[in-house]
Amino acid sequence: MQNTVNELIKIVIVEDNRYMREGWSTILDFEPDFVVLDSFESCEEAFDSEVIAKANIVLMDIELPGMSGIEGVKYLQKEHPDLPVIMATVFDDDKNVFDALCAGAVGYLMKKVSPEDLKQAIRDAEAGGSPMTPNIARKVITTFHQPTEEEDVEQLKERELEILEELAKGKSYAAIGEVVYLSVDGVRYHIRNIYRKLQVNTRSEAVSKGISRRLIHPDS
Amino acid sequence: MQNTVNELIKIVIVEDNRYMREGWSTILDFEPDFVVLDSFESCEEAFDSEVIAKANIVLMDIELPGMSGIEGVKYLQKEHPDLPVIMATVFDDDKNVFDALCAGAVGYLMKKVSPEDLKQAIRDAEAGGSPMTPNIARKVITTFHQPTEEEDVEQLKERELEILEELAKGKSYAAIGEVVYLSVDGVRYHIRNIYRKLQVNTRSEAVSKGISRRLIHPDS
DNA sequence: CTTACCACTACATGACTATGTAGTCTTGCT
DNA sequence: AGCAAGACTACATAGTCATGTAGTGGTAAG
Repeated sequence: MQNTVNELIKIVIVEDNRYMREGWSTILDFEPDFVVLDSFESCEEAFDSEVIAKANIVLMDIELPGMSGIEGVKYLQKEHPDLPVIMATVFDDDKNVFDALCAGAVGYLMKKVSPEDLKQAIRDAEAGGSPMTPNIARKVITTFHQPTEEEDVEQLKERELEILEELAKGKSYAAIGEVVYLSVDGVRYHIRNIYRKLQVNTRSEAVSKGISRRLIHPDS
Repeated sequence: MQNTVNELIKIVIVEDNRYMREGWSTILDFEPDFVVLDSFESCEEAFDSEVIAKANIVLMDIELPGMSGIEGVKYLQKEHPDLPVIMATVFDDDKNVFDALCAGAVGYLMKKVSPEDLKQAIRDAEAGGSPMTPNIARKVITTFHQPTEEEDVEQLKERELEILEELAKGKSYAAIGEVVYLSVDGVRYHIRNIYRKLQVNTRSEAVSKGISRRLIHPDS
C-alpha cells in the first residue's frame, strides 16, 4: 500500500487504441508523482511482460483484441490480488459495469473523463478508494435499494434470523435444533413463522428471499 | 430531474448538531445555484413540515434523536421515492453504510468532507449520480468482488442455471419440468449435476451459493 | 466400428419437509 | 385471578427430495 521507491505511483496501461493509449500515457507520465511503466495494446502482451509485477495501478480498457478487459481483470485478480485495476471504457451498460466489478476491478471510469478526474481517480484507487463516474456509482448503489417494502412485511426476529441462516446452509431440522438448542418441533415452530412472514412455503424460497432482502448474508 | 424554478437546487438539511447544521446551511445557501429551504434537528420535524415536498435534495445525518437517519431514509423513500437523500455522518462502519444504502440513500459522505466536495456531491446527486467518499465506494465495490474462484469450480451450463432459477422459486421438480420441458427425472438429472458442481447436497444450499456467487439473480 | 460421453428417462427407497392440530409453560395485561 | 399471546413440545401424514442404479439415443473421437 506504500510507494516504496520515490513515492511514485507506477502505472500500467492496457488499451488497444493507439491515440488513447499515448494520450493517457503522456498526460499521466507528466505528473511528477506518477510514472507510466509501460503501455500495451492487449492483455496478453501486458501479462507476458515483467512490469506488471511492479505496478501500483493498472488502467484497463474493456474492449480489447484477444483477451477482454473483464478476463484480464479476472486474471490479475488471481495472480496479483492486491493490484488495483481501474476499468476505463466508452460503455456504461449494466452488464459491463457489473461484470467488471464482479471480476475484481476497483473502479470504473468512462473514457470521456477529464485528465484531472483521471489523475484524481488514480490517486483515489492507489489510496484504497474506488473511483467511479457518478452515474456508474448510481447504478451500483441502486442494486442495494430494496423494492419499497409493502406495509405488511413483518420483521423477522433474532431467533428466526438465526434459524434462517442455518436453513441457508442446508441443515436438517434436527441439525439446526442442535445448533440453537431446540427440539425438532421447536425449529419447526419458528420455520412456520418465518414462512408466514416471508410469505413462502419452501426452504429454498425462504433462503432466496432472506438473501435478496439482505436479511441474512451467505458465507460461501 | 429538472430545476423548474430559477434552476435552483432546493436543499433540506436534517442534522441535530446545531453548529454543523448552521455551518452547512450557510455554506450551501451562499452558492448562487443552491437554496437551503430549511434545516431541522430531527426527522419528525422535517417530515411534519411542508418544505420537504419541495426539496430536490435532502442532506441527512445518520444519528438523530428520535427517528434515526436510516428510518428517515426509509420513510422518504416511501413517501417521496424520487427525492435523493445523501447521508452524511461521522461513522463509516459497514453496517451503517449498507443499512443506509439499502434503505434508499443515493449517496454517503463522511462529515469531514470539504465544502467543495460537499457542493460537488450535491450537484452529482441532483444530476442522478451517487456521491460517495472514496473509501465508502471501495466498501461498496468490494461486495461485488467474487471470492477468488478455486480452480476446480466447474461452470454451470445454461440449462442448469435455468433450473437453478426455478429451484430458487421453490418449485417442485414436477413444476420445474413443465417450465423447462423435461420429465421429472430429467430435472433430477440436471439437479444432480448442479449439486456436484456447487458441492452441495440440498436445494437451499444450491440456492444460497447460486445467489451469493451471483450465478442467478433473485426477483423477490 | 467401437468407445466414450452427454442429455435424458425410468424406478426404487429412505430421509426430510410442510402443515395441521393440540397441549404445556411463561409472561404481561386488565 | 383470569385471559391472551408467545415460545416451545409433541405427533401424524402426505408430499417432496436426495441418491443409487440402470437403460436409451445421439454425437464426437479414435
